[in-house]
Amino acid sequence: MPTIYEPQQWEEKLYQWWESQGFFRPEQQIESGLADADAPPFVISMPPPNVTGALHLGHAITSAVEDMLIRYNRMAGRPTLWVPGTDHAGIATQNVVERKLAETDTSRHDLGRERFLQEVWDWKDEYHAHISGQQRRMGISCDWSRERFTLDDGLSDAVLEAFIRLYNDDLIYRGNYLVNWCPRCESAISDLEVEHESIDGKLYTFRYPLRDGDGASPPTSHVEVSTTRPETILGDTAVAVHPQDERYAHLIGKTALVPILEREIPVIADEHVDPQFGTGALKVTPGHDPNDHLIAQRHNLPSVNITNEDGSLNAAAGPYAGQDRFEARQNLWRDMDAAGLVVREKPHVHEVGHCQRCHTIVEPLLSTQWFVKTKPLADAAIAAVKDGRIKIVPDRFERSYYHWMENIRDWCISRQLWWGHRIPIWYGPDGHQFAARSESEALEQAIEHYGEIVALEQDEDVLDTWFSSGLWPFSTLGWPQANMNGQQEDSPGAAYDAAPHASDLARYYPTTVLETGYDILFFWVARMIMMGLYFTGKVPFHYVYLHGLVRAEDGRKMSKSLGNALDPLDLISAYGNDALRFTLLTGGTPGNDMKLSVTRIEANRNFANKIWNAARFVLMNLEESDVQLTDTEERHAVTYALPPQNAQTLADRWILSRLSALQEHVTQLIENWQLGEAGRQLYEFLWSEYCDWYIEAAKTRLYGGDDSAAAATRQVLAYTLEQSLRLLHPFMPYVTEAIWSHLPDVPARAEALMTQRWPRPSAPRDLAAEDDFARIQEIVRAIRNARAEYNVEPGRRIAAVFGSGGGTLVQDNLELFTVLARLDDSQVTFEATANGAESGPSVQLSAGGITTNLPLAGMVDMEAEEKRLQKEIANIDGQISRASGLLNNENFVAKAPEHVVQRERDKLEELESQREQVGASLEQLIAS
RNA sequence: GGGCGGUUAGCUCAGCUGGUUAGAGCGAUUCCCUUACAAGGAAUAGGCCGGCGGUUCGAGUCCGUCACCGCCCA
Repeated sequence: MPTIYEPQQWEEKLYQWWESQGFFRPEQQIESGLADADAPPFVISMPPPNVTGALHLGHAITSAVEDMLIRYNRMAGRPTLWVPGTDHAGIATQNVVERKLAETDTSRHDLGRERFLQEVWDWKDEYHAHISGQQRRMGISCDWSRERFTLDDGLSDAVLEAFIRLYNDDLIYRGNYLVNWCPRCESAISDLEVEHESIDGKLYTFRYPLRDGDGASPPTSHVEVSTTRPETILGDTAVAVHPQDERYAHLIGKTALVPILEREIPVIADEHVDPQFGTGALKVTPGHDPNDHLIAQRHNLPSVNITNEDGSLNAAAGPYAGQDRFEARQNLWRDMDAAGLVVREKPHVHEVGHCQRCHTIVEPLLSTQWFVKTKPLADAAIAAVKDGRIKIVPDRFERSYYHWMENIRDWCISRQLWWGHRIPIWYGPDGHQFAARSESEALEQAIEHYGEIVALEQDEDVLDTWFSSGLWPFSTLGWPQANMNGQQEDSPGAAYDAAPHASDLARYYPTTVLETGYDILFFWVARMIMMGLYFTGKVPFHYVYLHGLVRAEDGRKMSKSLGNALDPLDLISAYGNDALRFTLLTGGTPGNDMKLSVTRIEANRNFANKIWNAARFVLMNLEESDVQLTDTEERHAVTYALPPQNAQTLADRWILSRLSALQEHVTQLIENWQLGEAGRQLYEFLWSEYCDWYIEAAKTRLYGGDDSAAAATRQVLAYTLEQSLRLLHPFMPYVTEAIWSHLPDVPARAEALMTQRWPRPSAPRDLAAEDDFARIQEIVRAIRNARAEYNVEPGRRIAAVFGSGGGTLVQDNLELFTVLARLDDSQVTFEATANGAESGPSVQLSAGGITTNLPLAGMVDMEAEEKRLQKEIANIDGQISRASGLLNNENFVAKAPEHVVQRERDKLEELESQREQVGASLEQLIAS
């Protein structure tokens, strides 16, 4: 084994091997005996990345968390299925292909629908290979044989089924409503796809001319109105004032004239008007403002649409027809100024909606679109979380989930795109709608309806991408072809062959956990819950685990345009997959954003290397010796046998007890979704306990000349390493698998680390051993500290005199002290009294309940030593007064739990004895 | 306007249902290439846990309030 772990040497090779062995498939897990076929399966539907996108760190954290959960559950013996796939990402993908076409001055309209779609499919095929390659480099152990794509035949069939059922159940309708329109995408988008941003705009105030004056004396000929979007004046159909606003009471019922166009509109009274805002009089543009639209409904006002689909103005805008909306804004305002209608313009910050995809300012536009009636779906979705059938982690997100669901608005699902699932509606000559799975089916319906053959036209539009993603957890498992009982249903018009995994829906649905970023809680998670409940009658998953967003080191969002985006694949190349994923897993807490720090990735790369080297040490020592295996029948649980209790040293008992604690804690933490803390504990155990202490301690026995002691130590070393590799594997799959493959004998008896059984505690905690070893650590640290203070050469072995007080702890473990604290064992003595009375100046340490005397002849600075001891006494006294203060407090003794009180008593006792020891040392120092 | 999160060492962050002297990584300082590892080892320094008030025997942790930063919704 090389001295440095090189991830590049291993990752691709291991992944190919894992995949080729079928380890990612639940069938293999059951066949091999790792999983119990009757155990409840553990299932994750992977959030499908955009098929033409590149993977970013959001995907990396998703992969890290999900793969960790999958690997853990697989090892725990549950049939484990992770369904991968990609999303066709309607707008995003169409945009990309259109941009490419634009390079050759071609538009999709030049090509026509069919040829354009062929272009996109080609593009998709090319990128799909790319993205699934990237996913493999992320090391995800998903079942590729079940990979799906939102536009493949089966999933398209699911979309048809879902649409038609909702349509027949009156939960989908078509109508002319004010929608969010993106003039660049030339499509409607849903409310969620609009991002509101503060804009430094202007508030324009102008005079709205009145046809007959205002009738007051002296008469005025206008009313002042403010707006942030002057061009919408051209679509005004009223001026509104508050009914109680005395300033304007006399105007109600009068007629105003739209500037430039001179169109007559009424002045109306409406409660909605805020008298405090602007001038208190409001222009009403029902065709281009949602609030105005509501006012118009109340007053039966007409709506005027002044814009085209590309954002330019139409004929209704009179002289401004053909101009872009922002150009028209300037021109109209200039013309109004010339006409003497302008009062003022001043800076004004306001919220403006932008298209999530292309960041164009969204235009509210009256348009005929398809909608899902969401209220009934939302009610069921709320109930599922309220009654605990679905748990959201962290649970604070349940609040915003409820808030959103309770205020949900109908969902605009039609998009004026070509790339996507075409709406399965055909129109008859009179516009009658036929919802059907195919044109022939629509025709049958039409014949029945009209009594004759008629020409049908299919709706031009496609569905919102999230409509198909909303079906993902069950459509990927075979719905609707496979019903819940695992039987094939006749599905007319479906050529798709669901047979390979026909029973998946019955076996693996509902899925276990849906893991994703909190930013798509509403977009995706909420919709899957609504759709899942509606179509399957079951929750789509039992848990929702939401991770935070990965941000750049400066806390800003990573984005291509800011140039601060780190490519996860670059990071993997530079530091290794394990380092990146361990950083993502341990770098934060669920639901909270994480600033990704490269130094942390480096540190975790070092961690991988540390384990690698610890393993090298162990293997080097195992090489020429036979190691004993456990004689278990269970091939997934074969490991190294432990020496009998009476052959175990204190260090052995200590590390084994710590391993039991680790196993217990890590399991508990994972089950409680505290993945980060679990990872940190593994890090701490392996580095600080196993490497820093146990391996160092083991050296004394390995090289001590006692063969049976060395053999026993080798068993413990190997056992602890092997078991902790299992525990670490879900967090760092590659380095653990690489090391494991080098272990003697065990790999030959099993398949791979990734299919080994998750460890169970081998022995109960040995608290006495933990306590004793902790005292040894304390003493060793105290000696090392003194050595450093007094600049003792690192290699020099020194004398020590140990006092009594610790029983035979030091005598029994003398070899540990000589190695760990670099003592000269020929110069170690034990004194019967608490204080070793060594002649000459010496350093007196009080640690671990024992006085240790270091006769550092010629090196001790008496004055400094006195100061040090006094400082230590002050420290101990502080602690004594704190503890005795507590114990003297009746309330504390009466109300605190017994074990807490007892702990304080023990502590006080120990402190007092330590105080005595240090005090004696000080006296002795002064006396000498 | 409503809701949520954050504020802990110089920097980046842990700290689970309240209970040892608040931890880690990086950085800093001193020393060490000691045959697992210099991507390493040993040691040290560094924190009135954002402010104020409260509950409690006991608060980084619970409650209230304020400040600043960020996000979501309207």
